[in-house]
Amino acid sequence: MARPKEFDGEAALGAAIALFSQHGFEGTSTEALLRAMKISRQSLYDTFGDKRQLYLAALRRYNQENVADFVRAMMAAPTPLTGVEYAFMAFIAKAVASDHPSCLGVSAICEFGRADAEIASIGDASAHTLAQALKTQLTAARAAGEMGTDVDVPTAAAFLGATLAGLKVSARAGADADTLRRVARLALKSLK
Amino acid sequence: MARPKEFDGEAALGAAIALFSQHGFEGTSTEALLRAMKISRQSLYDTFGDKRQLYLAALRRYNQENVADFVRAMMAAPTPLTGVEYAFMAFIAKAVASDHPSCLGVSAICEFGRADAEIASIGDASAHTLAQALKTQLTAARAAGEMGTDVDVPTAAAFLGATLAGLKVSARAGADADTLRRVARLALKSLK
DNA sequence: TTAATTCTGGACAGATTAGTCCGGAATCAC
DNA sequence: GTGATTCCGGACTAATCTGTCCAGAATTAA
Repeated sequence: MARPKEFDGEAALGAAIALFSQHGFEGTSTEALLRAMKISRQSLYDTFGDKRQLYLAALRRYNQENVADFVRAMMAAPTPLTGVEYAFMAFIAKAVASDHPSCLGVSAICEFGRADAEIASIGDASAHTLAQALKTQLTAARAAGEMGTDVDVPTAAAFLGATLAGLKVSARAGADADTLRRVARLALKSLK
Repeated sequence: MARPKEFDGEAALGAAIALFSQHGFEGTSTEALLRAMKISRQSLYDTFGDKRQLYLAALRRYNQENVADFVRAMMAAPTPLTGVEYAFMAFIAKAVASDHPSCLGVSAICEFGRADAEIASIGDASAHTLAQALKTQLTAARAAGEMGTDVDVPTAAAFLGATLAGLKVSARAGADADTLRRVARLALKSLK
């Protein structure tokens, strides 16, 4: 029949994620994308449609993986509340390992706010998934007696989401690992 | 001698701040700036240099005012720790009053990270000013017995800065005022 | 071999970008 | 009035942007 696709679409998308999260949508040119993704112009348009659709695909995959990583780390710990702490520490370790920490999800929120409905809904979806996982975990933490009964679970979930965003911004601004870890531990103190 | 400047440079800069914080540096065209600032092309280049210098001026003024507002609200309260709470509530009230909440400081961090030294140093300066004010306030809070003696002041200051950033991202993502207030109050709980 | 498909590289168009320049009107001090 | 300066609007350049298109080579199955 025909010649099959040669390049790895997922790897190319990963390169696009890296570029978009460093420079934003408007700050990333198609030319730069072609170089980073190591595909030709035609391949990009054939495979992903256009720059916007590529951005949407990148944002979707990044957000899904990001939330999945967090939840996976959270589940792996021995108790619910230590799971939350583990997840934060794993996130910080990953962020600091990168020489230029950045989050495409936060970048998209900052660049577009709620002005672009499609982009906003992608962010909403992953925020909702994360919030649900956190609420489940916090409910379990309360049942296990790890958490104060005076703490409202939905509020705590929203607080942890905001804390995560705050840590991402701090990391991108140049905060060192120790500071980030201390900040995260102090945040968790409010749940006890 | 000569005809004096007619337009209000500070007001024009305010319009530039609004536009840059909504769309970022790359997402804001000079054409859009001219319309919003209500000045002619020549006036913009004569007065501000170029687009980048205008952005730097906007970022400087925004960050200074932002920190000054926070510190002013913090000082106005009856006790140190309630001052921190007042400052957060005042910030939330202002953010929610805007139909499209945004922070140019956070936007600059997300768009440029530490890739642009001049932009990064502007962010560093205001972060340092805010941190110093917070440390002073928290030290006073500890002395007044409002805060637990086990809380490390520099860590708490970094935590409050990260919380502020997290609230800004949450507000831009569409969080309602009640959620933001509950999150802020929960954050402050960790200091007691 | 042939047909179908994907690849690369480059050319290309049309729009938009940042920044410069000019002409003429307006406003001030002298 | 005169000169100096600032205003505006628009023309303008040169570069860059996104997206389309084409030619030719490569790779697969029938």
